[in-house]
Parts: sequence; C-alpha cells; structure tokens
Amino acid sequence: MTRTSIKKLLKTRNLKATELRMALLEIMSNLGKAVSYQEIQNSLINFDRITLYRTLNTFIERGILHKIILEDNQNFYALCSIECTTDKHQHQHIHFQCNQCKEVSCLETKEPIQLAISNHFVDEIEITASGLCQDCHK
Amino acid sequence: MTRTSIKKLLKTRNLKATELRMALLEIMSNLGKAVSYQEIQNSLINFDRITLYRTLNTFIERGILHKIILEDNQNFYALCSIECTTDKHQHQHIHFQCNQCKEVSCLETKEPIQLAISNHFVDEIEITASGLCQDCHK
DNA sequence: TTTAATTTTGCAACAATGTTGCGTTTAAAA
DNA sequence: TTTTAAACGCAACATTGTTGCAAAATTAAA
Repeated sequence: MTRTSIKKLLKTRNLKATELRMALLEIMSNLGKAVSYQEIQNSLINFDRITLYRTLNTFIERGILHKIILEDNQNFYALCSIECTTDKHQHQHIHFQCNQCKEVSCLETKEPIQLAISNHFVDEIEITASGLCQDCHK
Repeated sequence: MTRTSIKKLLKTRNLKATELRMALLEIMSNLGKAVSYQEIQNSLINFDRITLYRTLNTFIERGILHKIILEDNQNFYALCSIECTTDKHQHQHIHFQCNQCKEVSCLETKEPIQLAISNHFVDEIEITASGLCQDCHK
C-alpha cells in the first residue's frame, strides 16, 4: 500500500493519519504476512508502547487488522481483507503456523467454514493449524 | 476423582503427590469443565503462583491437562481424556466458549478432524468456536 | 521408623504485556 | 489561521511468564 492509500483507508474508518498508524500500516503491508507483536515492536523506531497497544486495538475494532492467537500465547496481527468493517470481521480463512520457520499465514478457504454442534449455537469459528510450510518441507 | 485415584494418576506420570497438585486436580475434576486461570487462582488458597505456573506446565507436559487459548488471551485448562500421554496430546475435540456465560466446554467429535491445505503439511489442528450454549439460548 | 535421594517448592528477581487516567499535543476541518 | 475533537505520551499499576537456587517435602529404601 502506498502512503496515499493508507491515508484513504484510515479516512474511511474515521481515523486520523498519525505517525504511528502510518508506520504500522506501512510495515504490515510491506511484510505482506501475519506479523508477531515482537516483530512489530522491532520494526518500529521511537514509539510509545501504550500508543502501539491502543493503535492495535483501534485497528482491530475498525476492521483494519485481525489478531491471531497461537498456542504459546504469542499474538500475531494481519491486515484484514477489504471486506472487514467496523461492525464485524469477515474472515473465511485458516491460520497456519509453520513449526520450523514460525511464519504465520492466512489461508483462504474456497467454501465457508461450517460447523454444526448439537445444542450449541455457533457464531464464530477459529481454526488454527500447525505443521510445515512448503518452503520448510524437504 | 477421589484423592486415591488422583494419587494413582500422578504416580502413572511419575509425579509426586504434593499439596498443590492434589488441590488443583481436585478442583478441576470437581468442576468438571474447562476452568480459566483466574478461576483456578480463585479456587486455591495459600498457594504460590510460581508453583502453580510450574504445576500447570508439568501437567500439560505429562498429558494430564491441556490448555485452551481464547481470543481475549484468557487461558483455560481442562483435564485430558485418559488417552493423553507424556508424548502427545490426543484431542479430537472442539473448544466452545459461550459468549454469555463465558463457560468453555470441550466437545468431542465423532470423526477425526481432517483438514487438507494445498502445499501445507498439517500436523495439528485447533478449532475454537463461540456462540451460545444451550442454557443461554432462549 | 528412620534415613537418604530426588523432586518440588517458595522466594527473589526480572521481563513482557495489559490497562486506565489525564494533561498535552496533533491532525484535520472550519 | 484558528478551532476542536482525537490521539498521544507519560505515570502508575496489575497480571502473567520465566529462571535460579536454597530449603522443604515426598517417596523409596534401609
């Protein structure tokens, strides 16, 4: 994403284009993958961690980012597809972490994920898988 | 579980029957559901939190408990079915959290959960669902 | 029952992250 | 340029994760 398109995105979500917000979205879009909280912190320079904390939450609320929670309690963040809105995240994908390179990717599914559980009224489903990615599988 | 059967369980996993371990397993088996870390702490009296931390990890390593990680980074813990061993957790179930009463339950699936992702070699799958449980659905 | 060996505990100490309040600063509209 | 609502940055505190190590407890053996 260019700086201009990032500004546009922020405007559509009624958010001001502040320095940290711009920097965060530039990093996320440049990396083009799910990014761990650690990696986000390491990529930013001269930032305030409380502001980052609030920025991440704001972006999640406004449907710009989604959070991926993995086994070791490490949080990853990924850009939402354009369909996400302030009201609701619309993800039809699986989160996959490679056990070797530790990269996390969002894998789109062709068909909506369905899950019927007797006596339970399912609203949201989250699927996380781990194993080896193509690059790490010899 | 009776205190005797808890002691037996610990022995099969080569663990000494210490006070906190007994108390923790009594709580877990009495409640008979997935329990949040908070709730565990609140149910215990006069305990050392580092010991609890290590006890939980030990139990997970030895296949006595499994950890359930939910969206808000709240960890729940549940007793493993008898099939879990030191080497590997053998869970074929879905973790469901009710959005209203916040209870978490482990729902067994009749058939093994399968998931094929092109170019990815899936080892483990974790499925978390949220919605309303039977009691909260009017 | 007492002893011995090993495990486990409990404390200190530190790190990382979550969370809120509030005065100051900034972005963006007027 | 001025204005104003939004956002920041700092203080302050809470929770949880994590390791090392000496003391205590459990268990098996004598």
